This record gives sequence, structure tokens and C-alpha cells, in this order.
Amino acid sequence: MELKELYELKLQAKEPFDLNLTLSCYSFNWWFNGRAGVIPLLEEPMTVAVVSGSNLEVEVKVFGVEQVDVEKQLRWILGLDEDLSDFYSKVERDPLLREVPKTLRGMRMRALSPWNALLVAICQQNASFMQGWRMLSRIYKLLGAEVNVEGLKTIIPPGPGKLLSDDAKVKLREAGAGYRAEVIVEAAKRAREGLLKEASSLSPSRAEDVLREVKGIGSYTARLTLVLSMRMYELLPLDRWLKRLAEEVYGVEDAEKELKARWGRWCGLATYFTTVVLDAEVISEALRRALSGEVKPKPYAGRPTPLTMWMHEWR
DNA sequence: TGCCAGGCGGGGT
DNA sequence: ACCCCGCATGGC
Repeated sequence: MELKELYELKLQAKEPFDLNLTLSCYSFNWWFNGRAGVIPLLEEPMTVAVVSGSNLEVEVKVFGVEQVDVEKQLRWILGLDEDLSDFYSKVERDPLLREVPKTLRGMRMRALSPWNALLVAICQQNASFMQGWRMLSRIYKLLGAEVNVEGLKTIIPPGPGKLLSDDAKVKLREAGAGYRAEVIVEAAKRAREGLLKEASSLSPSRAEDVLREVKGIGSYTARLTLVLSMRMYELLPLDRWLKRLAEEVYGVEDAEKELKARWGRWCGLATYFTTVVLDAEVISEALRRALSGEVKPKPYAGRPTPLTMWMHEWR
């Protein structure tokens, strides 16, 4: 499918803003190529934005089949109006996150659609960074929609409907999803009934409860979904990885209590940045690095990391 | 080869 | 409220 260009616009961000960091983080190579980022916006009518330019001015080209106003959505996705100054001052001296206001200054988390965020979160369950993202890349390749914009091939993540098609379970197994396949399909059913829309209208804590109604979605997956799609940062998505890290780095027994005290209403975003600064290393290496103060992401680690995964082929 | 990894639910106490 | 186990899969 080839999408035609509809119109262009320019956006300004609240300072400090770093477009390159914002686009490169947790991007597959079909979403970022080192200069431009592709942002899927709407499934129906199919609409995609291509984003490039400088930190001072973000240039946007909107591709699709019919005229749609996407400015507000795009500002939200790129976090252009998000003020991180309070977060930065909170983590300035944090042994895990002290590099965020420096090395990663101006980087925003790109928001995902609620359904795509849930899919991402399920793929992180009981899996390493590499396994989770490899699984996800295969799901996109097998079930997503390939679209051309400006001669670039990109992939639109599959919506809930696609995950409910006859061959979806087979393809999920093929993608290596294992027992998560059932969870994804169950979640897709509920998503089609409006589960995520409902969650987005509630308080974070109520939203978590609603998402947990789905069998296979627990606290971690629900909270991560709220972080990635709704910028609801106050609930901490605590997995074994972060729990171990916090226990060792801060020398405490109750990781959740400690992290809440340190990160406050920024817990979710802080979790996201923790994986970035430690290059999503497996726990043994992440621990070694954190304890020896190596909390700056490596420019090139030789393997995919959150910041460099766009440089790699995923198959 | 086993064993384990950014969870989870079910069944035990 | 805990603790413990199995669960698909892939990587080492």
C-alpha cells in the first residue's frame, strides 16, 4: 500500500527537546532511519506522519488517504508539551538516573496507541529485552500492515481486529509468543469491546484494575500500558529486573516503597529511563553496571539496545 | 544439555 | 498475606 502526502506542518517543542533521541528510542528500523521518524497515527482512515527537522522546529509530513487533522495527536505522541523539569531535579543525584537530565536531556517518551502499548507490555512478560522485542518485531512483520511512504517501507502495528483473525494464533506462535498468544488474543477481544477506552477515562489506579480484568494481565503489564500510551506515570511497573536493581543499588528490602519515595509521580517514566540508561542489559550485567556507576547509555553496544535497536535488522 | 528470563494465575499454607 | 510452581519459547 502506498500512501500519498496530504499536507505539511511545523511544530515547536517546550525546551529542552531532543528530536533525535526521542525518535531513536525503542524504534525499529521501519520507524526510524537516523534522520526521519515514521509515526503511525490512525488505522482508519490510514494516516501516518513522517517527522524530521531540528530540535527547534519539528517538520511533519502527513500521509494518508483523506484529510485529517493530526497536530494535537502528534504533539501528544512526541510529548512536545511535557515539562520534565520537576523530574530532572528529582533524579539529578539519583544513582540510577542521574544521566537522564544530562546525556538524555530533552528526550521524551514517544507515546504508543493504547492497544499497541498493551501488546508491547505483554511481550515483555517473563522475557529478556532481546526476547521481548524480537517477539514483537515478528508479530509486526507477520500481522502488521506494510505501507510505503516516500519510498520508505514502514509497518503499521496490527490492531485488535487483526489479532482476532483466524490465523492470528498460528502467527503469534510463529512469532515465538508462546503462552502469551492466548493473553494477546484475550486482550484483543476486550480491546475491541472498548476496554482501553474505558481505562483511559479513569484514574490510574482504577485503570489498572480494569486492565487486570483480562486473564494474563497483571499489575506490571497494566501499569506499563498506562505509562506507554497514556503518560500515566504515577504507578510503578515493577518487574523482577527493576526490583533487584533497586534492592541492590539503594540497599533496601522494599523496592516499591523506596522507588515511590524517590520518584514520586514520575515512577513510570523513571522506569522507562532506567532501561534506557542501562541499555536494557540482563540483570547480572545491569547490576554490575549500576553498582559501578556506569549509568550512561553506550553509544554503540554491538547489540541492540533501546537507543540503538533502530540500527539493527530484526527478523 | 538443562536452566533461566523485565509475569501471571492458581493452589497451597 | 504470603510462598511456590508451571507455563511456551528462545538463548546460552
